[in-house]
Amino acid sequence: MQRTRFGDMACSIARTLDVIGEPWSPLILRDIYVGMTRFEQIQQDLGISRKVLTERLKWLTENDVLERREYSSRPPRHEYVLTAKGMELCDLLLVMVGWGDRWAAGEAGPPVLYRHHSCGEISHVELSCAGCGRPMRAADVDVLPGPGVAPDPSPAPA
Amino acid sequence: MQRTRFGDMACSIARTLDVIGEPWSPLILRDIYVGMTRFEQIQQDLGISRKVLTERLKWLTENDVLERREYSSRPPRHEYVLTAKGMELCDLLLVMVGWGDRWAAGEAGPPVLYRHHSCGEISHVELSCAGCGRPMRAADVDVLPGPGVAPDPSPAPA
DNA sequence: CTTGTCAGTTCCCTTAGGGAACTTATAGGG
DNA sequence: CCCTATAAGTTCCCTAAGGGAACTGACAAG
Repeated sequence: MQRTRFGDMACSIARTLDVIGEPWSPLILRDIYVGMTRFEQIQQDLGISRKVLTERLKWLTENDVLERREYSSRPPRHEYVLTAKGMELCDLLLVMVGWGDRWAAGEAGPPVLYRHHSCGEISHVELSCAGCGRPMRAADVDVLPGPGVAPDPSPAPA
Repeated sequence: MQRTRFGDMACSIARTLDVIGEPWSPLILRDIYVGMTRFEQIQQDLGISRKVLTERLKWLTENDVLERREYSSRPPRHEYVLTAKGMELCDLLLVMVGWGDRWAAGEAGPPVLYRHHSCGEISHVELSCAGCGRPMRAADVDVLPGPGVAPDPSPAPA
């Protein structure tokens, strides 16, 4: 739905949501991440309406999250691949997986497992500080105003 | 919109989206995280319609992400506070911030800064492997089927 | 030349979101 | 005592976004 535009807010969460905030977008990204790169595949896998899928793919492509690539010129066929920007969004998916596995997986356990290339083990992600390397979660930080706070476009009052 | 229910999919991303997938939910969570815990505050800060805010708060409360707490009985007044489950969702916000700062902050720089308690420095989150501690991002993992894959509720064919 | 497939597009219908007014319970001021 | 203000919703109507299904265009295969 989202009739209100988030992109103009002075908030990086809102700006991120502006790109992938619509409900289907993260699932589309997931499909492409795991190798379902074509329209028909994604549509059937998700059960999303073709109209909405078209809109989302267009939006994600325009925002440099995906690249639309021709894999056959005759007949014309296309697939969607992740850009670097899009691949970094998949990091977000990994964190969603972590939360979903922990709080919403139920009896059966996690539906998907992730093996870390470096250590070869089934594992999951944790958040750490880019500076000191120790755990850094929402409960471990102070929030301060930064340089990019509200542009305040109002002219000086007369 | 989200007429399609995500919660039933055998996918932790879908299940996470089922809880906070609607566009406004992460922003509501953000507001509560930074201390705007009351209905009027959130409504005015976000410019969200009161109807939708009511629905979202109700949903988040029913899903144990928030707790509705009475801070005055006469007159009856309530505030919303994060549960442990909700606080862990804020980790997700931190990752969104990281992406938004990096790919959508523009000239002005990040609107908000985060100081890590442990080291006292302005920093940002990185994803690391819960097992070996080294960086673990979407590009660094293999995806494998887990124990909780599609429950497949179809009865045995005759 | 009929059928099939991919990737969309178009149409109509339903439903969710936006906006604004109204409600309830209570405190405070004159 | 009455009027106003405030927090937290609720109700109403209208519009726009999503769902579903049918249709299109370009080509390949048989």
